[in-house]
Amino acid sequence: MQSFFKHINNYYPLSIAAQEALEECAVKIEFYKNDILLKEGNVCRYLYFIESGALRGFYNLDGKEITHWFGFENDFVTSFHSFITGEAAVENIMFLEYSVVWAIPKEKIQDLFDQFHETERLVRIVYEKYYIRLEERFVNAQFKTAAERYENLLQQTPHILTRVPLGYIAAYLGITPETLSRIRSRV
Amino acid sequence: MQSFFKHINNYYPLSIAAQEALEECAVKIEFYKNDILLKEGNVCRYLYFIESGALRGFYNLDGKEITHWFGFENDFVTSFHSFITGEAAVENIMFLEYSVVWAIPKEKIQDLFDQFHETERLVRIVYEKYYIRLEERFVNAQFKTAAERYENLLQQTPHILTRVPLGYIAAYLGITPETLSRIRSRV
DNA sequence: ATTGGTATTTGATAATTGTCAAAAATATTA
DNA sequence: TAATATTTTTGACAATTATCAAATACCAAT
Repeated sequence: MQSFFKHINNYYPLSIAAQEALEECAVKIEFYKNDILLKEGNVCRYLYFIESGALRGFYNLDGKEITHWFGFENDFVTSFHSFITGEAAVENIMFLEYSVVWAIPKEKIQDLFDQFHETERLVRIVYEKYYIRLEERFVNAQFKTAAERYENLLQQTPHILTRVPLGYIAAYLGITPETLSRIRSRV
Repeated sequence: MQSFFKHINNYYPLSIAAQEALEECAVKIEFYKNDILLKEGNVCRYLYFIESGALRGFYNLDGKEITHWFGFENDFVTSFHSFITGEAAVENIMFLEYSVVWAIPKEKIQDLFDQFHETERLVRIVYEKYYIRLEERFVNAQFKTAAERYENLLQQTPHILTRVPLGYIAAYLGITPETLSRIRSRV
């Protein structure tokens, strides 16, 4: 559990009581490469915290898997739309390597919010960070060229390159593997 | 104030006490077309709620104004990155028409959160809705063609088309005005 | 209504990125 | 290690979108 709380304290430090209550709700699970965390069509009822490992979110389009995000250690992940709305997920989540995650059920989170104001504050702050991240990705996607997006990735999140096959990264950047290969060859 | 609370109750209903406290913090301001709500380089210290009217967020790139979002009545708006981090905003916010907005200072919001747990819940829920919206825009920007993005706009937010000049809409869709004009001509 | 300014459309051309096919490189399994 | 499958690269060509320039339409102010 250590890494979990150590990381959480970077967002907003919880009281011992709240930490214990959170610990009660969270279940630690191991996964192996290519294991499925969520399958499209199912409702995502958990918020996950990645203690170690890596995974990707993808959806199917014309028979192709379009990877649109990655998660690594110390990330919170879920199929956000499904988790919030309770509707079926349109995406899949699959592990890229052996990983250890903490799963926290949605109802338990609601209980935590009711019992410990501070846990809701923590989540509010986490949302703020993730919103800013997404905003930046949106601006990149809409207003930058493929080469600029790749450069950005090199600068800001180079660890993605070392741990993820290029094909997934191409989709993540919104380009084809061929185009990514050409961008790389002329740098 | 009515429209404000009526709308807020759609997210999460506040107690009378919390509503009154919120009312204490919020200042109603009128603006006219082309008035500036925020100038790049300044820190955005307010969360705004648009009671009536419309505005746009844009940044300058190579001498051009790139409009990347709009706000209309019943929207919460702010320069999110600046508001959250306290850093200088990279974007401008300008009114598209006569508008009435409520401004809530960031410190007051923090006080509200401390005094009324329910106000922080309200904001947490608002964040969820806005995150989902942004996620959808991101997927559109990255994985859909210009024509598909325009079609999507027609279907989902046609009011934008009737109230905003095409040039701004083109930037919002991530294309040039010429391309938008051609897409429209062949529908 | 007329004038001047701005927004939108249209045309010609260029740049970027995608598609399809095949070769080369890399990883996986027997 | 060899054999097979998968991933990445390379090439030729096509589609999409951008750029630049000019014409037309629209709007606001006189």
